[in-house]
Amino acid sequence: MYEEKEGLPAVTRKFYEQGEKMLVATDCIIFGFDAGSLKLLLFKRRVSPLEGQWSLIGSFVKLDEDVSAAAERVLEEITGLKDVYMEELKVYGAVDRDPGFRCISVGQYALIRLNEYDKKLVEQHGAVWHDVKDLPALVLDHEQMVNDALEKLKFKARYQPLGIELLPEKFTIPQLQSVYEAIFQRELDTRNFRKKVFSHNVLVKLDEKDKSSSKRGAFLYKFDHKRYSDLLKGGSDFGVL
Amino acid sequence: MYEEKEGLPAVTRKFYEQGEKMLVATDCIIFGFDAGSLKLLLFKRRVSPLEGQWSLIGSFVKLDEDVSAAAERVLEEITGLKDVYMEELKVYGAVDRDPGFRCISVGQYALIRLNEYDKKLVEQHGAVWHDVKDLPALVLDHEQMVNDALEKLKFKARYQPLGIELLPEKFTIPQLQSVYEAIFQRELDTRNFRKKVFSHNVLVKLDEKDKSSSKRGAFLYKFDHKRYSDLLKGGSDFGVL
DNA sequence: GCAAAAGTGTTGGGCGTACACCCATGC
DNA sequence: GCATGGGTGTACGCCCAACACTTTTGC
Repeated sequence: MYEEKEGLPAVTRKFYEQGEKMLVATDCIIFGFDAGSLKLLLFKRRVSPLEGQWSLIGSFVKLDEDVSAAAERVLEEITGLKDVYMEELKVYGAVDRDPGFRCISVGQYALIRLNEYDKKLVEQHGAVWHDVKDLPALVLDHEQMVNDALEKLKFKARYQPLGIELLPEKFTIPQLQSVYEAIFQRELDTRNFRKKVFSHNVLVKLDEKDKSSSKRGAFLYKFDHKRYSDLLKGGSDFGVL
Repeated sequence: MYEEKEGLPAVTRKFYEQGEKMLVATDCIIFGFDAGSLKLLLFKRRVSPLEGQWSLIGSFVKLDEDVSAAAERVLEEITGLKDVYMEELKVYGAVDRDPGFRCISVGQYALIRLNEYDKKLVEQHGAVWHDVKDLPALVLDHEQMVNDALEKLKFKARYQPLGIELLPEKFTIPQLQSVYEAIFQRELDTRNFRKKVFSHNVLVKLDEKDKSSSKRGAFLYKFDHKRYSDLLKGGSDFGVL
C-alpha cells in the first residue's frame, strides 16, 4: 500500500491535498484470431454493479501499480499470459461515464495467440470469445472502446507486423493473409500480399508443411524478431498493403 | 463538487470503495510557430513543489470535470484561447512519476496561433515561449512528454493539415512550408510542396499579398474548412510529403 | 480425375522525389 | 541594376493494384 509521503514541506503537502482524488481503471480490449475471424474476449459480469451484462475485462489501478502494470495484471489474471503485445488506446475521462463514482479508464488493447492462453482460467472468470462482427451490447462506454481499438488496429496494422502477434510461432502465409483480411475486413490479393510480406525479409521458411487446411499443405514460416528489430532501427516500415 | 452517489446497493458501494483513489492531472504541451521555428510554452513554477523549475502547464483534473475539459481549462487560463486544436498524447502512469502523491497525468498537446493568444495572461503565469530546438531541463517526466508530442506531431502532420493550426487565418504558402519544415526539422522542396498542398484543393487564394518578408510579396491563402471536412468523409488524406 | 487450396509474374498508372530557372519588386 | 524571396514544369523510379493460371495431393 502506498502512503502519503512524509517529510514534505507543508506547502507542498497542501498542494497535493488540494487535488481531488478519483478512481483510475484500465479496461483491456483483448483480440484473438481463430477460424478466419477476429475475436474479442468479453466478460459476463457476475457481480454488482451491472451484474449479468457484457463488458470488457478491467480493474482499478492500485496506488502502488503502474497503469501499464495494471493492464498486464488483468490480462494475466484472466488468460494466464505475460509478455503480450499490448498498447495504450486512449483515456476515457468523461465525468459521467461511470454511474458509481468518478472513474476514468485507460483503454489498452492486447493481441494474443489463441493457442497459448489458459482456457480454464478464462472460463472461471465467465469470459467468452466473441466474433468482432457480432458483438453484444456492452456496459458503459465499452462499445466505444472496442470501436476505437478496431480503428487503431486497422491503422497500425498497415505499418507494423501486428498480424504475427495473433498467430502461433509457426504459421503459414495463407493464415497470415487471413489475419489481415479479418483486421481490414476485406479480401486481399494473394500475389500482392506474398510479394509484400516477403519483401521485408523477416519471415523464415521452415522445412515443414501445415496440412490442416489443404491437401497440398502450406509451408510454415516463423518470424525473425532479431532481423525485425534491426530493420526497425533503420526506419523501415512493415506495411502489408 | 462531486459526491459519492447515494442510493446504490450496498454491494455496489463496496465495489467502488475497494478502489484506491489517486490524483489525475493533465499536462499541456502547447506548440506555437514564429520566426521560422516551432515554440513550446513553458512555465517557471512559482510555487512549491519544484519551485523555480521549468515545467509544462498542467492541473489536477477535478471530480466534476472531463479530462479533456481540464486541458481546455488549463489552456484557456494561460492563453485566453478556446476552441483550439488539442489532442490526447498518452497517459503517464508510472507509480513513482510524482514524488508528492500518486498521480497519473494525461498528456495533451495543443497547436495555437501566436497572433491570437493573450500575452498578458501568459506573462502573469510566468510562462515563456521556448524554441523546441533549445529547451531547458523540465520537471518530472515532462521532457518525455515533450519528446513524445514532437514525435506524434511529426507523424500526424504527414496525414492531416495540422500546419494551418499554427498560422493566422490568412497565410502564404512560404509560411506554410516553413511551418512544416519546423515540424519535420528538415528542408522541403518548394515545387513539390506547392504541388502537394494545392492538389488537395482546400486552399483558397485571396486577392491580397503579404509583403512582410519579400519585396515581391506572396499571395495570401485561407483554408477552406468546409471543403476539408467534406473531403475527409471521402477518406482522403492530406499529406504534405 | 477432380476438387480445393497453395503458389507464382507481369503490366500500367500514380505518386514521391530530384532538380534549375525566371519573375516581381524595393532599394 | 541587383539582391531577395516568390513562383513554376519535367523526368524518372518505385510502389501499389489489377489480373489468371499451374501445382499438389487426398479422396
